[in-house]
Amino acid sequence: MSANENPKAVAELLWGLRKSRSRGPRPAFDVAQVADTAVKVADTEGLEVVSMQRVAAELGLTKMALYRYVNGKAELIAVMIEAAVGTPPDLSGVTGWRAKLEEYARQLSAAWRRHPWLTSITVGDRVMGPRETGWPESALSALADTSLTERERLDAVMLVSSHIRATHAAATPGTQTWTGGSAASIMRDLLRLNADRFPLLAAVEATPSATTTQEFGLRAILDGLEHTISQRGDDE
Amino acid sequence: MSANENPKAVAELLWGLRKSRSRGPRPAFDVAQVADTAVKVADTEGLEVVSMQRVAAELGLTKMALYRYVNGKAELIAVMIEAAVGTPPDLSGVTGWRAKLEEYARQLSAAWRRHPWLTSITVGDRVMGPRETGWPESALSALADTSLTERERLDAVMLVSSHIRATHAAATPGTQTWTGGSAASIMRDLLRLNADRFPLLAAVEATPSATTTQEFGLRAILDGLEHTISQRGDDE
DNA sequence: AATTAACTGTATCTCTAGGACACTGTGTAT
DNA sequence: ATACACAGTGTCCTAGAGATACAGTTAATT
Repeated sequence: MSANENPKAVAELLWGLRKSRSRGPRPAFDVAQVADTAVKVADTEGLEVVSMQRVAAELGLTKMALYRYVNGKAELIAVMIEAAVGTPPDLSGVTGWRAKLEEYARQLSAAWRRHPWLTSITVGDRVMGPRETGWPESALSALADTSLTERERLDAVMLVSSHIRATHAAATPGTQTWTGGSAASIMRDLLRLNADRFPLLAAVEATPSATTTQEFGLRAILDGLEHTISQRGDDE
Repeated sequence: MSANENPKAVAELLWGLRKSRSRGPRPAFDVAQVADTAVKVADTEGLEVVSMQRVAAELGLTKMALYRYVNGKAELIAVMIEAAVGTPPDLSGVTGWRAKLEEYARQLSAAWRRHPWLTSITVGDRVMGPRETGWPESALSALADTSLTERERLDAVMLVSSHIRATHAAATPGTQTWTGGSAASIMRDLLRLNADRFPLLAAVEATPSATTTQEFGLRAILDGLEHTISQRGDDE
């Protein structure tokens, strides 16, 4: 019975469709302040410590008072995401779809970097808020003048976004296999011990890391898109 | 104090380094059976219902008896993953790095499809088991004869794997934004209502979906890799 | 102004899930 | 034969999500 998952209610909250109060006393805070507080806790102490109790205490409220602002943990998480993603980038100043997408990737990467915990909760069947929705909209604008179909543009946007997200998750200690965390060094040891079974992986792990993973992948993706786009442009 | 996160202990369990019993009565099951049971529960009723209690009951044990097999929830999850990923593909029968990677992607995609819940737990600082480790090893073998550096090969493998994972998450109801779940239809409605703020997204959403997302992205990635590889091969 | 209805915040209780610990019974090595 | 190691049980504790009833507050209605 945990995590009140009502997407309709979440949507109403995120998109500002909640009916406004008329009669009673005015609340001490608003949802935005609640969200910011929760984000601050997640940033400084990690997402695990974000509980109704904890966020309420941070605001000087009891746990149940927090339920006046968000209907449950799921809604709290939703407004946290919406607060943390930040405003989507304006790419109108950049020329060329490739440069635009690169700038988009840079900005998206910065957002993930600011709030590493985002990677672990922006998963699952989910309603996005208006700010978050602005991100793919922005990325689509980068491809507006290309020969790709609408569907392909969205696919391309998801491709780039997923890559940034994935490389970010992989680079964040406490997020994905090898690289930062305590599990990473254990994995390295295991590979060294089992180099006979996993020769290729063991060899790579022995190599000094270059941290160009994100650039390499982005370049490959953009090269691939360019291939399709230019080909498409040719046979017109 | 929940979720006993001890990566060293998890590694020992996954890689078969647990000291074997000498004297007492023999256990009714082994870890593999526990893992399979938990996987079955996750497959049929979802990951949410996988609890120590539930898995124990499924085996005809009390909750605490289960702790004789796995030291905690974290270890249970770890062995579930190792059981669910299946055996890594053997690509030696396929010729050409591109065809090999395509086959790898197909197999990986099938694994994600078999156990949709995998996407939501294979996140975070994590120790992989030997079977799971076999997957990137297999993918690396596909690129062994190319002109890429070792590091680039790993980057390429992660790029492909992340893409398959991401498209899979997006296509699974109960996993990621738009497409399957109940949140998806709400998002569509919101976009229709706010078509003025998000014209590009609204336009795409109005378009009939093609479900070629995964192929499109994979092709772009492979095209991009091919570009780098052939370029590299040329100036030798 | 008085009244009333709506609303904020509190206190208390319940439920679920993970996990600690002590204990019973059993079987194998010495 | 016996002692030790280990499987499984029962009981207790903790944390977190959430329901509900209530007290206090304030703005709209009369």
